[in-house]
Amino acid sequence: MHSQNLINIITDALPNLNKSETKVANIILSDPDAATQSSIATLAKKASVSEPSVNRFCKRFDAAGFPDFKLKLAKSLVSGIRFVNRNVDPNDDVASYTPKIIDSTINTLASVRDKISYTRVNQVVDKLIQAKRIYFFGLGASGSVARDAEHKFFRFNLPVSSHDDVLMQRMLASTGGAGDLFFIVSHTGRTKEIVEVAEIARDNGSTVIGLTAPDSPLAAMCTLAMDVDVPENTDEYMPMASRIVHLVVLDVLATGMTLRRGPEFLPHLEKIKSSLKPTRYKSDS
Amino acid sequence: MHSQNLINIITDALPNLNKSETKVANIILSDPDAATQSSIATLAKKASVSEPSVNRFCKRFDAAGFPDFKLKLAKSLVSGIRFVNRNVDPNDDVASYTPKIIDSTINTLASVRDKISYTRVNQVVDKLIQAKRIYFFGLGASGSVARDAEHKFFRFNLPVSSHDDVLMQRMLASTGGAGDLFFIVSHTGRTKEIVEVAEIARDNGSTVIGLTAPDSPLAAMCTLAMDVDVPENTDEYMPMASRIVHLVVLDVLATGMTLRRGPEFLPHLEKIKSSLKPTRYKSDS
DNA sequence: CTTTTAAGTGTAGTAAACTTACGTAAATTA
DNA sequence: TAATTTACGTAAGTTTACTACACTTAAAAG
Repeated sequence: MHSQNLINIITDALPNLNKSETKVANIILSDPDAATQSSIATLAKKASVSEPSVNRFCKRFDAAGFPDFKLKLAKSLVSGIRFVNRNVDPNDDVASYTPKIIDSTINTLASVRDKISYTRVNQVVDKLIQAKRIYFFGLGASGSVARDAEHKFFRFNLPVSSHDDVLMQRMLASTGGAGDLFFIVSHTGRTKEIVEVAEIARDNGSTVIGLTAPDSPLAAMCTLAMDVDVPENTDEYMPMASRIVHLVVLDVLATGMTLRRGPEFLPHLEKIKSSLKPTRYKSDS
Repeated sequence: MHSQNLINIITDALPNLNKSETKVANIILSDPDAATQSSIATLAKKASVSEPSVNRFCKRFDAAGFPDFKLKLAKSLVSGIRFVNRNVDPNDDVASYTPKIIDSTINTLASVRDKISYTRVNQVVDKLIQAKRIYFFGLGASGSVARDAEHKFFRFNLPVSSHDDVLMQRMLASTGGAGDLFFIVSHTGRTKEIVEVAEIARDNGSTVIGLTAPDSPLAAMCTLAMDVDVPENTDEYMPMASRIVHLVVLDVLATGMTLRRGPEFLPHLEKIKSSLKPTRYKSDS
């Protein structure tokens, strides 16, 4: 459970407070920011109560003492601002929409971090480790996610490919079988073509993993659904947060694979890394 | 200007600190949350320095004193941003590496949010608006970023394409001219091929924008460099944070363009959106 | 290489801030 | 109205943070 905003807690408790506590509460609520910066003496004076009254007030609201209370108050002031009004407004200028976009991406990632199922991640890593061959499928914006995944997973010394062409996807899905893993990326999980491809692959005995929305037709069709819940409203007209989330989940899966492979795998990564050196200008640092 | 996250400020300042300040910084960074709850004495003891050293440390970071510093630190800890000091460890299990990866991405985004130049964003949006044609170029992992950008920017009713083939890139760069915009994505900005392509394009009178590292050869070659500073260590063996940052910056630029186009542009976006409807299974909600 | 200057760091003392213990006043209940 | 609880403040005690100064180390100048 998320701890509620301290200011709301105080406001709610207002009717149940006694005289001096009410005075303290009013002063704090009238200017919470000032409260975080004043000493217990100044605050007591402003509220026309004694210092211990302020102290008792703090303890009543589950703080160790006055300094601790100020800390908690300061924290609740920040979180309030951040989450207010994070949608882009037609009148926004650069200085407004830039942080808004980034903040909304950050918030989405934070929510995924708190909701993602570790056991599911583990199960998917298991399947990836067992696979003899991996196909990454996606359409539209998910096509480039699939392509990125190919770039990431080819490093594991496995036959890997990515495809964003429906016909190609159907053909590959129908020729696959045990040992083949079809990793299908789709934000909505409701694109007919891609659900059909998943069905074909599954019917032919391949492993099908879907990086998609929970409870979607695609998720239902998969051997294992790596489902992530991404709030909708951000992607009103263009896919934004969903791609990012998918990419980060793929980072997590790739990391899981790397760790499962163990240290004897690092030289291989080093080899790939150094193979790129001759293509680069030397760094001046 | 967005007020910067205190933890990032400290991390950035780390190399410029003197001995005892470094000690204090390390203790704070190793467990910022604990720091907000300890007294100046406990912190000084933990860092093996004197109390005044801690105090001086606080003042160096624009705090009135230790309590004020703690307040600011506490504020930086909220808003979903968790600080990760450690990289993924070979012994980590799912429950450890999953949040680590996501948190490190979040932190990178937060630092970009605080450092990105709004004027630069505006300038790049200007160029994008003026362009008659846009080419997105990238190699390797940046190839899929370029591809994603194509998907995003085609919505502006502009001739847009993405290319990850060096020869194709060279040819297009040499045939381009005024009105053409080459948008080149490269994390390092030191890949020889891509710098050469930028040079060719510029010499032919095209506009060249680089989404790349500041002070890199590519940035130097551009008409305008949309430079973003992404900490290196995260991308030791695989590109992780950099791609994400590039995608989000492209989101910002696309948003900038959308807003600049004004409300008469929304029907066009709506048209694209509804064109996808017949390809989807109906949502049961 | 020495001298001078500056920067860095710690000690000790002081002031402020916070907490506790206790006593009195107000309010509630019998 | 007396008894009892709750509310509140005073004053003392304790912790915490800051300042002034001294020493130590490093850098710059001679």
